[in-house]
Amino acid sequence: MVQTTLHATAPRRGRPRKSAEERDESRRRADLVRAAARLFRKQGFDGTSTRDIATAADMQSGSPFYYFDSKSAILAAVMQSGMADATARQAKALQALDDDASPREQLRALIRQHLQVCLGKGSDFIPVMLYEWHTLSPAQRGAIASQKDAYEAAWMPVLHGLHQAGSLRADPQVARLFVFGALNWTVQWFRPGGPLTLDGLTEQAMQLFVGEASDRKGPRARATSKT
Amino acid sequence: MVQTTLHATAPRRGRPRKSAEERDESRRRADLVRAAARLFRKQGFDGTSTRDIATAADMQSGSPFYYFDSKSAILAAVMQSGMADATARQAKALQALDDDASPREQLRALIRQHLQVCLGKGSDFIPVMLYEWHTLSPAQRGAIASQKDAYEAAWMPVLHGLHQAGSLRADPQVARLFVFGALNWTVQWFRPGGPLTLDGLTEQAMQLFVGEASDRKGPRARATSKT
DNA sequence: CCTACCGATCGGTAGG
DNA sequence: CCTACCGATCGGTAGG
Repeated sequence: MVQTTLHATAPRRGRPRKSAEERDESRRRADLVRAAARLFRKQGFDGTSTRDIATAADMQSGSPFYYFDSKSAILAAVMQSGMADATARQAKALQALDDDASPREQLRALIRQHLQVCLGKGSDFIPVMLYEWHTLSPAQRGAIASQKDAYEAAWMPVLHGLHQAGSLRADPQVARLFVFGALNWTVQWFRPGGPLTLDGLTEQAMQLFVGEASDRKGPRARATSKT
Repeated sequence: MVQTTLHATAPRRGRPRKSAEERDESRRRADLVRAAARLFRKQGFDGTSTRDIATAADMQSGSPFYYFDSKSAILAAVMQSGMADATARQAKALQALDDDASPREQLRALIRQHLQVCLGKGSDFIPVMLYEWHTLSPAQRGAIASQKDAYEAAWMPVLHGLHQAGSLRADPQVARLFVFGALNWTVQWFRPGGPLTLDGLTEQAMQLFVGEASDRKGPRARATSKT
């Protein structure tokens, strides 16, 4: 409104310039999502009131509804942000590998990255998604499903490669579901600071799922490095 | 009341005979627990009101509190019943094996039994436990922990055996946590009636965790039999 | 964004 | 076990 005074009121069609107000609004929105994620993770969705969220974001009780239509829309936003972040990290983790990286090395990278995101170092988004997926309505789940599908699809070429090489006996599709379960479940029991590091955990998962089959040079020693 | 008329009303000290009233009470209690489990599984703990539970058990709104101190005490009862049942089934599954059953066969029996319980055919108790474990207070969790520990401990000799035989590369303790995660997570995605049966699922899990290492005679074909 | 508020629901209890 | 009820909380909204 303040911005458009110069050009009369003709609403410029097309992508509107990002005004300072708009930047502020999306920043406040992100604040809400981040605050909600932290509370949802700690207390659960039902254990967190919209008033809790408002307080954590320095707002009054009714204000979250200026940014979101409903409490569950906030939850959906948490999960969408989480998936966007996880997908970006996944792509980065794969790109960081050598071009001739073996399926085994690719799997290790995927597992390590996935564990990192599940354990929620730095972001509560994915832990919330793992705990509260069933809380969303089917329609809301559908909206996130495409992100989820893309994330999961990235594992399939790697698992197929390992299957053909004989390192993975189970059907790759079913294997993916079991592997995700094993990794996602760490949220329930893994506590950082214990004897097991992220790299140690990754190495254990590798041994469980694809044994130590062929290459015996080195990788075992790498178990506790790097974190 | 009807029963005791013959012997006047002198209340026999010591272990009271299990009167019809008492039997009735514990039956109604069990009804409540069963009804609550079904609702908790379908709608979640927070999504279920004590009024819902009362109605499902053919009672009025306040009556569940005659049997339980609080709503969460009902949840704890659900989990205790679930663990008692699961432990009994586990013992039976192991006893049904030949005395000279290999660790691999024992693992198969444990996995199959665990999947059966997780998928909640006939009882909603364990699915509720998997979903709502975090809902209990630490004190309530502690009360169930010993049952849980015993159930989990039964896997360790088997996993150690496989580790020593070289079929399981990962550390048995960590392997157990990963395996439980993979199996427990099936609650999130497995729907009976699909292409995968309980036995098929069990076989896939076996292949993923302990490969097909030594014995190559038969077991693969067994994948879809029996259910 | 805040203020003030509504309607509904909920866990739990007293008293029989 | 039922009846009747309380106090608290909660998601959401109107109106600015």
